[in-house]
Amino acid sequence: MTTQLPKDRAPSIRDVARLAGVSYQTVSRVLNNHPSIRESTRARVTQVMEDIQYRPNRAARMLVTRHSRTIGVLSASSADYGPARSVVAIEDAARAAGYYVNIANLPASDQTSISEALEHLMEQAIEGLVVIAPQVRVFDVLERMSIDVPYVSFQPTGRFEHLVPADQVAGARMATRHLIDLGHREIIHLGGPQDWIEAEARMRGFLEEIDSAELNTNPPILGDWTAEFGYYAGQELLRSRDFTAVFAASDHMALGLIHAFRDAGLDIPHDVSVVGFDDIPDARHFWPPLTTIRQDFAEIGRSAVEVLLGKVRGEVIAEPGQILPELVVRGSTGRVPGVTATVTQA
Amino acid sequence: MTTQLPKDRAPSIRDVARLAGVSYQTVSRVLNNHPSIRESTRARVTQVMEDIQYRPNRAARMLVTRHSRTIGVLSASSADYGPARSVVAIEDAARAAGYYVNIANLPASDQTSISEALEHLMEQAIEGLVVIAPQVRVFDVLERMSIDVPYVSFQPTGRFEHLVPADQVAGARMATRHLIDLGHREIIHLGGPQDWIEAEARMRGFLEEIDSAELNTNPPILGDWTAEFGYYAGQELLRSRDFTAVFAASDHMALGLIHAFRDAGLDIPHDVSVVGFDDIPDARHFWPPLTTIRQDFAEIGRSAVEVLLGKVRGEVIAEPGQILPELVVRGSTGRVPGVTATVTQA
DNA sequence: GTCACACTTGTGACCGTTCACAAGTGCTGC
DNA sequence: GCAGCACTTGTGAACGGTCACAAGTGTGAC
Repeated sequence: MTTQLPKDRAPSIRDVARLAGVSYQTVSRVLNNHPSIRESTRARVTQVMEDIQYRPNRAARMLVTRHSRTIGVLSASSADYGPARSVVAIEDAARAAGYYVNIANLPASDQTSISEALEHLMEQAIEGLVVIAPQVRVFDVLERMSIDVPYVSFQPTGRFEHLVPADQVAGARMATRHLIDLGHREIIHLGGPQDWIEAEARMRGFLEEIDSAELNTNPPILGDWTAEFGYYAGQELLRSRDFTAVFAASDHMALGLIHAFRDAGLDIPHDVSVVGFDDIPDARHFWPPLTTIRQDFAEIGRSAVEVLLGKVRGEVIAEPGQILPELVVRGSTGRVPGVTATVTQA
Repeated sequence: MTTQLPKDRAPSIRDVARLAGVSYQTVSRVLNNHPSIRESTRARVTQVMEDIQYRPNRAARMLVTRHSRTIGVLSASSADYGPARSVVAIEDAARAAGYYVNIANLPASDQTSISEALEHLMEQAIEGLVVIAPQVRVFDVLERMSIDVPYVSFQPTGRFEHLVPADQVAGARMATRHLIDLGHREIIHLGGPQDWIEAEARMRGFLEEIDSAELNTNPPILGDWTAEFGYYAGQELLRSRDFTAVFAASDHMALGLIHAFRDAGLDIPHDVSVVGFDDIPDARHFWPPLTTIRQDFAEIGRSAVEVLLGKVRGEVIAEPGQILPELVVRGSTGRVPGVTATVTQA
């Protein structure tokens, strides 16, 4: 056979067709697993494809089908453990479902950054969007840019019916309840950044639980998730307030807090109890090992993809149940001296 | 004007042309910033594009130009701080350069996982590849699949001329030197997974420095980067060996080690000194604050993109200088009791 | 034998963009 | 007045797939 392959471009279905002695449409059918193809034909075509290392051209396919099989992820702080872990899970789940993932990070939370990132994703013709940086402003921009791809987020807001995988409020209530059960009465909340929906939810959970226990409500401090801020906040707290326990909205902030408290000569948990949130892998090796609320970030990511792809395909699926976080009691919390209380074990 | 837009498909360059009263080619020229376009024409076309929210179809463009403007990232452990931070930097840098990024995570390090991940990326028609999971096996698979896109990795290997951003060997030597300067003579290295090139480089640096100081060489322990393993290794070490210092190949492992040592009643750094590697943001808030080797993961990611895009564009650029890590001395290292030594300050 | 029908295969058009080439303008210089 | 040229614009074909439709097989029923 003198038929040979073009050397200046990748082989196409027409090349495969020629070598296999069939029409290009037959090759297309093999590619798409069309049912009515003679087994021998399929085998021959498949063989040729392997021989010449044929790879379908996604651009061509995309052009005609108008499906990119790509989902976008809009993410902030994705170097942090939680978001990073979720992103990995999203990629794995999407890949398993035959979808590609494109990520845009938010370098800042101003509207320009957000719309640039979204524009970048839209250029990719994404079919769905996971908002993993649930900043309130993102949704405004989404609406203003009249972006009409289906999307899911990690927290419910009044206006959006989109996904609610992890019940942040419940987690925050567990953490707070745990401290109350240990006899603490003056509890401070060190919250996350104000514009994060998750931060808001955790704060709300805290306030609800304090309320229902009819305790004194101390005004929360709003931080930025980092250990650095936790350290700073710890120093400030010691200067100005009376308290016996702190519920931090992230493990990192809890770590910084403990550092500040220890620098001031306080013993954890004897003098102050600290609860974190997330249960990052390091948390159990902190000193003292950190009591915290465990979130299954991987499961959250998987769930997000599942719901999103359902929407993309136009399926009517039941909203998934909320993923309940879990209280993990370790060494950073203890009873208030002189108070006998019932400790809730996880 | 009765010309109206099709409602079942997105507006195309021809729609824009019709509304602006020019040919589709003129619109294309506006899109590609062709120099010879009358300013008034350009303005008119641009206006129409905005009015009807025109977005170029990347698939069509890709099909004809044969450029995807997409780079791939093959990544392992990308929920860890270091890789995650680098990935974020890669995305930002690529986006700034007008490139899209596609990531494939390696769920495991067997050949099947690797080739599946690579296949996924190749389907996307990536123009370049960043290997952020520098496992030795990856390169074998790359060769065997006859993948001919340019790629960069984070570590040099004998066979590949590709990128060397961070000098892991030098970093490891600094860490080891620091311990030697403090008077330690029996130093153990807790290394990373054997098949990671980075782990190998850090171990090599350790051994070189021990050698040049003519100290007793203790066989390294090979772990998996995690705090969990560090904790386990710490327990094992205490059972079987004599040493006064440990150099761990990751901050996480260092954290676990310290936990194990403290559980055994040892004081850090009085009884044992520990050095980590990476300087994750939490490290300065560990107890004691961790002496470690700082790597600029963001810079490494940016540098990787810069070099890669240079290769993609066929430019002959000078190999970038190695990014030198930096010793950060904190509380987890101290002098060996009874020995007066010179402490190297960062 | 032939008709219906399922199974299998082939042909032309199209998706939205860029490329190669051609052609229309208007200005300058002689 | 017209050749020459730069500047600006337009026309046809292609990229590599899929879709809609048509047409060629072989089998069984009558």
